[in-house]
Amino acid sequence: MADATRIPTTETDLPELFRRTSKRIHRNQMARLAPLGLTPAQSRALRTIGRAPEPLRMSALAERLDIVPRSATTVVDALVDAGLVNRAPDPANRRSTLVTPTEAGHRILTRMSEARREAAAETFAALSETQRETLRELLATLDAAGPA
Amino acid sequence: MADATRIPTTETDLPELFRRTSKRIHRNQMARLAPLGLTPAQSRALRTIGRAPEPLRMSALAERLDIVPRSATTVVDALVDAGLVNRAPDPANRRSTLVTPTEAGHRILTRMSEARREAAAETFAALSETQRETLRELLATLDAAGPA
DNA sequence: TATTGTTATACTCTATAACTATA
DNA sequence: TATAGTTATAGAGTATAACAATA
Repeated sequence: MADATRIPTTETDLPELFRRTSKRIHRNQMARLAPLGLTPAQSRALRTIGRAPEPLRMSALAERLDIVPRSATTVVDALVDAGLVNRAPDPANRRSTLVTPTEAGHRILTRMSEARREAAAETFAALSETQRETLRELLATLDAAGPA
Repeated sequence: MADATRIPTTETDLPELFRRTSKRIHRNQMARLAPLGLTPAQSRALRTIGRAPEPLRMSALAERLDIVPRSATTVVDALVDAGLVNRAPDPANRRSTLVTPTEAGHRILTRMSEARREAAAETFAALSETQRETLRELLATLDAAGPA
């Protein structure tokens, strides 16, 4: 370890590499979703809501997005204001709120997937399909391992 | 730091997997750096400043952190307020500002590396060293490919 | 006139805490 | 009393635009 003054040209720090890639993903999604009037977080929420087989409770949405319930309120507020989802009290338990996509919400979901797919293709263009698959597996392993 | 009772995913969407991991990294760093009075962004900036062989100009710092100069000002403000770095006009070009770690800054850098290392070990514990190396290579490839 | 960094401002995203309304 | 969601608030992180000082 003699060469203490050497500055690595390339970053090898895993957390730092993650941060850089995440930032690029975020910027790319931001740019591609802006024409739809959506932010990445709103797009994620709408996607989660649209993908659920049944109306989602706010708490269930928060869980799936890995955010606290209060944060889900902010995101859903924006989607409601944009006319993309509806909020309705759960008839079975009036404390709960059920969220469902509106007609406009369903329509935008298609264009959204398009935008997300394009953004991803662009961001990961430097990797082959095999490499992307390896990456997916590694990240899925991490994700499955839970917090920490 | 909220553990919103994370739900593991069968998510195969690369951007989404990235977001989840990044979030975990961020939360872990947040928790481990808080005792030092640092946020992750401040820690990164201090690390970059401390690692440079010569005093960094603000613009150079911003470039390496991949943020705009205005954002570098905010981060450095915090580090100056904490007494960890000094700002001084570049004698060779008085428009430029040079940033260097203080004595306290140097001292905290050691503890910081420790905290960062622990956080990373914890976050990536689910992967073998071989897998981590593969991950590093894939991310480095993406990073080298530049924006987009 | 071009550059370097700053002041001023705003927005995304997420958090904690206290309150409201149900149950 | 416990639960679900909200109002109120805060703070990290980053951005654009206008401006001052220096070159």
